[in-house]
Amino acid sequence: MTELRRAAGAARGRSSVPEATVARLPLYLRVLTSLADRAVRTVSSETLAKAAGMTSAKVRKDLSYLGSYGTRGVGYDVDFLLGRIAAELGLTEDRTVVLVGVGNLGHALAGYAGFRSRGFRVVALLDVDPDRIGESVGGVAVSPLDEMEALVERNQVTIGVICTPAAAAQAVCDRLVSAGITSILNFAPIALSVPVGVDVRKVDLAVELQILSFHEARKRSAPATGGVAAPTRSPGRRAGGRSGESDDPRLAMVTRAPTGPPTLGTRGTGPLVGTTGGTSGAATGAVTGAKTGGEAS
Amino acid sequence: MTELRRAAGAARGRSSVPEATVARLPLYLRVLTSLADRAVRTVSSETLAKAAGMTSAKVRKDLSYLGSYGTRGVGYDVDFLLGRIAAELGLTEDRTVVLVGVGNLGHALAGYAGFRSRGFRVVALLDVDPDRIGESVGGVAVSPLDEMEALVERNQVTIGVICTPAAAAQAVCDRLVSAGITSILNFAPIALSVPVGVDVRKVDLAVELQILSFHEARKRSAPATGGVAAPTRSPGRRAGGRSGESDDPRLAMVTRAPTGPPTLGTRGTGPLVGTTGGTSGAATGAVTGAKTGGEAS
DNA sequence: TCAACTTCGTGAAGTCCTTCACGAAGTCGT
DNA sequence: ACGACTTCGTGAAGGACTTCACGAAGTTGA
Repeated sequence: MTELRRAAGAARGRSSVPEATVARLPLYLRVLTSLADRAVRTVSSETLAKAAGMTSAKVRKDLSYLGSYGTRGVGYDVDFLLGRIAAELGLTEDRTVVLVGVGNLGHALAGYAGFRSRGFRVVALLDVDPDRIGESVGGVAVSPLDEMEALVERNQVTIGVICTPAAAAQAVCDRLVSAGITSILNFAPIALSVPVGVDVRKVDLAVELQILSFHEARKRSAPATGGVAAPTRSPGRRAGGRSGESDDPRLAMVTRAPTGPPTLGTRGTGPLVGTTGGTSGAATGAVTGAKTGGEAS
Repeated sequence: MTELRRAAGAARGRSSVPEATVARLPLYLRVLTSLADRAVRTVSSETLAKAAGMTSAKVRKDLSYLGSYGTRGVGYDVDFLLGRIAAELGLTEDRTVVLVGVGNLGHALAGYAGFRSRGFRVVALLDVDPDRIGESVGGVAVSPLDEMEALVERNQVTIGVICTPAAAAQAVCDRLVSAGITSILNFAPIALSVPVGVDVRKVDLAVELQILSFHEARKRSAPATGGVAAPTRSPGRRAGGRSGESDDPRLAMVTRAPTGPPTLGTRGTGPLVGTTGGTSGAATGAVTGAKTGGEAS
């Protein structure tokens, strides 16, 4: 299969760089930048690995996808590698970003220095709240959503960041795509559906905590999950009242879960339920590994 | 191998749930919560998959790791599954969190409703800046860093969120670990090194954009990377100046060894100019897939 | 009770990624 | 020059997920 793999890779023209590697390039870039700032000239895969918190073999493998730069017995030329990775990530031309939803999180992101320092320029902030229009964050004024199309075109923006509540996310997403955006970073807790050709990456802060919680759960309280409680297997009477209920530990974490008065904020209808929903997922491009770190302020 | 796989899994005692699956459980949880709110009683893997933006096969596989709940011909009981996943994620007991670094991003996170609504309670905000002490964010007052130990113990906190600048991150991390924290969510752009037993998850907003940039680069400007520019291959005269300096970069990165006043900035191949440097990681637990969404506000 | 359906559960095959291991290519000291 | 070292590059083996595919179990309607 190796034969096939390589063939496929080569056939894809340039870039046969695996996703996992792409997700790590920014990491190397950061370390290399730091080294360059200290006037360090060369770096070995071993050193680079330690600084990035990984293994040297992985570093070499990753870098090998970019070509065989690097000198045996010495290591890699910091400056050269830096430029090579930046080029690979398409950071040689400065990229513009439009951010929608200047609420709590959006506000913080708009002022986040890490974007600017790494080549991303937020050229527009959009929001529907009249009270926020005009407000300036990080030197950029908040504009009404209606100006999206004009701003995107005028600034040749290709990346959009969504920080709106979940209910508005899909609509905003659709509009961004129509306006010409082809890459989206989504902070809203909902799965966006987009046409092929558009990439979406999701970031959910609460999920990160939940994952930590999972591991936390099996550290402490070793036993814990003794017998999983009644699996409610066979039980036929499902129709009756809510079956599980009894062992319902999902508790508060969700806040209200009033099964009673249905209607509830019927609003969204969201994606679920009406199966037909819409463009199934799939199109969501790669998006797998996720890493990196913020840069408080 | 299958035999071995299973054996290994079983041997690990409870929980042989693969990391990739763990990373998706929060996603299912969110969808299920939404369904429960609408009084939906059962859901099929197909419907769940569409709502989560994935395939039904994956959903079934994932859920099968939790046990064989689910009724053929019908689907899964929403309430039961909800409780089962919450339990698996250890969300049955409410988890407390301490956040360090109430700057731009930290401030936003402290007020982030998504944490509260999903079972995480921020019980303490810490910062070194005297001006921020006392300020209240999301109902919690900012305390001086020195109170960390006391607050962590008093509230039985096990999860820490680091939103400090990269330079302070490792020190804060060490202190959190000493105080008893065993899970850390790191937003600082640096690889933290922690003792085994402590989990660290990293979130770097800029990296997400860089990954998008990578894909963006091969969409548009098809050709682009014409000839990669001089690989600097063969060039013998690398020695240039002090060779010694060049082949001992490893310490440099940790301690910094600003040997000459050289050109700095020259590297500029791109608009980047990052920051950071760091210590090894290794213990960083799994951490791979990343999903979910935020919840503006 | 039975036939027609739906939907789960899961071995097996297929992919992608990581780790191993070692030859090749350079550097360094004498 | 030459031997002793370093450190890269990479095939190959090993793992971890994902996707496929289909039998089993359960539901519904006549």
